[in-house]
Amino acid sequence: MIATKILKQRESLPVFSYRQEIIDAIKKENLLVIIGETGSGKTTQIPQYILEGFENCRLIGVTQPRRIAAITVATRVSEEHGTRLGEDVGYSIRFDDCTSSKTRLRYMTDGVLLREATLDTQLEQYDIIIVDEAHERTVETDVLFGLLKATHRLRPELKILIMSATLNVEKFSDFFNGCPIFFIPGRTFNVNINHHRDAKISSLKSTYVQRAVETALYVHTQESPGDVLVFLTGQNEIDKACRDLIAREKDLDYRTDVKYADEVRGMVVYPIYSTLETMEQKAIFDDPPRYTRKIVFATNIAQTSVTIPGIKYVVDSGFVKQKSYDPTTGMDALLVVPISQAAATQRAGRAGRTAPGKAFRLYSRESFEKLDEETVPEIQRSSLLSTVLSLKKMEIKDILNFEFIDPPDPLLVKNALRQLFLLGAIDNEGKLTSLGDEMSIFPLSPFLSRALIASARQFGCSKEVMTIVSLLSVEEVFISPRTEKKQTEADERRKEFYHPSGDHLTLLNLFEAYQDNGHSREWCRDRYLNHRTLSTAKNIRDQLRELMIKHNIPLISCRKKNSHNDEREKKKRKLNYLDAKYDSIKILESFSTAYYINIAKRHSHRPVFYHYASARSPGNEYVDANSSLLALHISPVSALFPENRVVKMDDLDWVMYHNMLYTNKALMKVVSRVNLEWVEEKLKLFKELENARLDGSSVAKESEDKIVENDSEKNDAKNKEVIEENERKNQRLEAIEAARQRALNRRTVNE
DNA sequence: CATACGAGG
Repeated sequence: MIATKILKQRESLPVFSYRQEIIDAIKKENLLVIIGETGSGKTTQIPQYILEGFENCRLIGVTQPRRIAAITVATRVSEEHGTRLGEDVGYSIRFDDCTSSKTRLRYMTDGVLLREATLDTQLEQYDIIIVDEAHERTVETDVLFGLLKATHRLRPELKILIMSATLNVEKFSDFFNGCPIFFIPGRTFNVNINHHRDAKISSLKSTYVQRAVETALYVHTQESPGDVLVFLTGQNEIDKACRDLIAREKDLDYRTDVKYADEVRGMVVYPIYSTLETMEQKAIFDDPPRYTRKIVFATNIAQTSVTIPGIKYVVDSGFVKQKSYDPTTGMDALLVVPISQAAATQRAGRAGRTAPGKAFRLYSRESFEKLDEETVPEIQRSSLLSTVLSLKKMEIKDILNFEFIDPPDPLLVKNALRQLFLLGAIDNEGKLTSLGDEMSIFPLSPFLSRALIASARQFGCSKEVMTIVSLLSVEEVFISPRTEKKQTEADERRKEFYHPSGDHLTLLNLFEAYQDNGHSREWCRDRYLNHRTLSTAKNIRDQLRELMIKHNIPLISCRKKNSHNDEREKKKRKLNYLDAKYDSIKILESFSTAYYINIAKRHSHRPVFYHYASARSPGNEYVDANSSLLALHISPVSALFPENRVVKMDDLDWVMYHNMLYTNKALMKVVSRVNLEWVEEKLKLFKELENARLDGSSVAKESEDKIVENDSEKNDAKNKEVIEENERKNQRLEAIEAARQRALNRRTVNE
């Protein structure tokens, strides 16, 4: 009975009528692009057709951009196939490998396949690779494209399928040697799109939240029953929009103001964004109470990752919060930017999943037509440090000429190469060193891999560094509450963990305490620590330990003997956890082997710091501490933040920082003290950069030198601009700060 | 004093 039902469901999918044609096409072609619109069933069905139609196929790999997709699709397909999950059909994601020797169809994240490719570039165990959701253009997908194209030359019998939902299909086919395209129509409903009459997107930036609320209210009062999804950009504005809309509803008289008052008599309003613990609160996914309209304010999470059922109306602000990496400064920026046409289309499509719908765009048709056609692929706005190390590990020598479907700015590649050289992962000819080979074992930022290996091979403290590295691989563990009172309390609780050397040891303290308290959720909540984040860090730590054991990298602790006898010492320092338990110098030295690239010296009489060198900006390396004008401040959550009074500022000279955030000033986020003697030898590498030929290409040297020259001239000019702008910014900030101080002093006198 | 859109190993 069940089997018949499943078969009926499978046969009702749009893709079913193309079953034989698809099988024939795959038999004939080793490179194939399949376009399947949302709801066509391509992800679950096509791999099964292969499973059923290709008897000699050993293993099929299907990549997904998201873990959750790999799990749910594999579960579904194993059900349809009539076997247990992990037998014929399984999935493989980080921390969770649900496959066996019997597995012939393996759903996996694109990241997992990429890591497999670093160990076996030919992907020998697979007969067919399917890259699904290719239109999402993750960094991993883009790298896989280049890799698979190269693999096709050496292993032409490997079948490569690219599956995508985009309409802009020729691009994939062009990239894969003009291979055939197979089109499967989808099953979605018509969405009527309404643009604002004249609003330009540039003028919306300061008003879109308010306009989105008004538009949601308009839909609520004027349109027939059906739920509403509103796209905004971030947590703050979503919370505000929810409050505003609820307030506006209070003024409604349903009898006179609401057109469909017979069926629409109330509303429920929900926010949704990734950090929301209430993601598990199912209400968002449930039907609203009868006669009630559900209105959801969402980030981009609702564009691809989360499907909310019952949506009939979409309100599109036209904006998204997007990370972009600036290769000239080496800093990430998180900015609100206009979306692309492709994204706008995808957002609108969310209104047509179960019935015909309507989309309301807060911007005009003219503005829509001026938007970029496609979103800039992630690979063109990310740091390529890890990617380039992986490619080096796969013995791709000339990375500047690696075949990317959309090549990143050469500056991004060059900067990654420079940093890998400074980390010792490649030599001055761009060749992977044995150190670099070892670094590529770990799924970590190469900076952290470097520190971890130093702690194991040189400093005998890899157990502790492994813990700290895990915590540095996850998002912020400290929660910042919204209310002032709770914020003060959170600040207080954090002090329990502060270590006088800075934040690296603070994180170690914190994790030890988390372990000692049985990973308790309650314990975390009381201390304003993010339990979910700490639990991820624990998983990463376990994985790192496994990898170290597997690759014979020593696991050594620098825990001191008799450390339990130092109660008096602890009291003296007013630190109630673990101080003096470890050889903290060794731990910091391990980190300094990588983070010498990020060291800064304190200003002679103010608590601000200046870069020693900026490896990230070509033409600007090896600058003297006093000649670089950008003032670096210590983050307020840091143990070393002056007002936390863990250390005397006069005792601080040099510090190293894990990362930097630029908002209205430059903030160093995870900071520890460092001795200049530890890193003096390393700093000489900056000089060596000048003569190194890292790009691995020796052809056309002369003309290339010219290009480099021009590049660096351009960069010099740009850097000068940046520095001057920063200087002006700092002067303004200093003036404001002085005024604030004067005002404070006056108030104190008055009181 | 004030990051935090989403995803991944």
